[in-house]
Amino acid sequence: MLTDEYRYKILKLVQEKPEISQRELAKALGISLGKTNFCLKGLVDVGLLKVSNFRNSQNKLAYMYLLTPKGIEEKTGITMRFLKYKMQEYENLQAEIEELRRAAEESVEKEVE
Amino acid sequence: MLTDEYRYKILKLVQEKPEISQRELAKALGISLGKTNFCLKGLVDVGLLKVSNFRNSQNKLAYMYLLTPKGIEEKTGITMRFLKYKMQEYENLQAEIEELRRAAEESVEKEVE
DNA sequence: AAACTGCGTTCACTATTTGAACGCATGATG
DNA sequence: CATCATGCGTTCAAATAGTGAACGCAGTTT
Repeated sequence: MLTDEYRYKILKLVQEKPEISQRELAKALGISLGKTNFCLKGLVDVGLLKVSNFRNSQNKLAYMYLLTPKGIEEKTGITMRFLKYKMQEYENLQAEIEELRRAAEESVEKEVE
Repeated sequence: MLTDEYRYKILKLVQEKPEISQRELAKALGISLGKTNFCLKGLVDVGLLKVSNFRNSQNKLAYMYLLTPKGIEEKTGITMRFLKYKMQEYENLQAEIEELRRAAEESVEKEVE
């Protein structure tokens, strides 16, 4: 599944290092090579990334992923959306931790009895 | 998969309402009936819950899930473990949001150019 | 020329989750 | 009494998601 999380992270990593390999990307993302390939392809399909070739330091032909103009433009929106999502998650977590704290205290109190 | 998250949540919900049905539980947990059944069975298997019968208001035979002494005892530990996990998650999220904020600002700045 | 390296790609396999369908027990209805 | 309706736990085929070994290719090294 290609979620905003991976859209954001891949665009970010690719922007920082266009000559990154799928294996490096997979490691950085903490997901498998197969899923990385799938997500990357998804971003190319919707026109946010394009694949290009270049010669690396050893004059070896290699791939390079580049953000398209659309990719550059939409990255902000994706980032904002992901940020919003994360902040909501954060808020929920805060409430949950508060509740867990109460639950934990209660349990300990009962043990003392 | 039976994680601390569901161990904690199920023990909590069952303690609050032992006569809860698996369908109610599933809805409260936000997961499917099948998974709920699987998790519940897991808790019974390891001896944290036991199944009992009772007569409900319409004198209808129904199930009731009860925490065993072991369940009561271990619930605190599970809660603590889950709390610790959640707090770590919270911290990570905080860092991630901070980074997203920087990334978002940067994007917006570039748009202004 | 043969072996080696590192790349993207593929896909059979495993893991996880879902929810429709079933059998059973009870209450309600004719 | 017989039938239907309701609600329960249980099951499991199907859907969905994710993995990583294996492959073909291209360039480099021996």
